[in-house]
Amino acid sequence: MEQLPVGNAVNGTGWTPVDLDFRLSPAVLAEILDGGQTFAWDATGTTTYGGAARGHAWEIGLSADGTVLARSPTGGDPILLTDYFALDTDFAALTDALPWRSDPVLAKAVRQWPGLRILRQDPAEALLGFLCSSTKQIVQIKEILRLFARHFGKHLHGATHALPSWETLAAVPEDELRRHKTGYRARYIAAVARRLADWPDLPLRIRSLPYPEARAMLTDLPGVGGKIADCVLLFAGGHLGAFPVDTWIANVLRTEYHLADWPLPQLRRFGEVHFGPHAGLAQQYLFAAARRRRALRVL
DNA sequence: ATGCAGGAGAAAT
DNA sequence: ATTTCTCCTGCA
Repeated sequence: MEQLPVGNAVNGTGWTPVDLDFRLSPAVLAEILDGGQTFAWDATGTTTYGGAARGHAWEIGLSADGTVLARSPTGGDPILLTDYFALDTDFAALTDALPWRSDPVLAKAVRQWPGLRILRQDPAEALLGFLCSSTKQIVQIKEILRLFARHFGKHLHGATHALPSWETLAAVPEDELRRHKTGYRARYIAAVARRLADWPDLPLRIRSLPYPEARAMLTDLPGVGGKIADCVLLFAGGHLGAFPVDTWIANVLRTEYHLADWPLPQLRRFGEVHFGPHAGLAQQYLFAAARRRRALRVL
């Protein structure tokens, strides 16, 4: 269990609770903001984070009793973060509806990560982030996005910039995108930017379409396969049934669930069927638990 | 050092 | 309908 630092920045002025009933441990807040569903936040202390969301720069922190606090140097109203944190969604109830009673692996993960939730990110930003994510580690993805924001995005405050819009990216030559540590992903980014120039509302539309149609629309984009589509659908599209199968989840299913020689598409199908309509939330618990096991191994 | 890290797409079985 | 290869790059 982490110790709260005495006299940390969270005791300063200007902090507003994001929601009075919204309490988290430092570890769970870290998993939510810096565990791989978003790449927008950097730790600025043991319980404080800085970054951009919803067009504003923010500091997010945790009070001693676990209340999530926020303040914005650009004047953003913390009410904007109630939507970002999806506080209208009762994740405790959704978690209770998961099959943890008959699934000891899931039960243990749920026990270890109380309060874990799925953010409601901007679909256009999530698409860019996960398009950059293939065979990259979180720190590397964040570096690419930081370079994009710094060079092509709107300045918000200090060193914080917003991510560039797809319209802005469409005007950037591919070889210039490639100079920002994107590698072969530059071709996909340029192609998606060109495609979205004709369908600028595509990212937002995934929220109003049923899951299969929204997924088909995303996977039709160059460089977007099922895994990236499911990440965008889950973390920004409001489709909590989406079950992204990355190498972590594949390993969990193959070892803990004894599905050793199951191919990827079948693993995804298993996840959807076994975990049900909010399979994506189960995926997040299992992912956090797997990451924690690795972190403990490394120590 | 060589593999590999939260993949996708096309080619080759 | 699967499996293999290529695509960039930095970190272990």
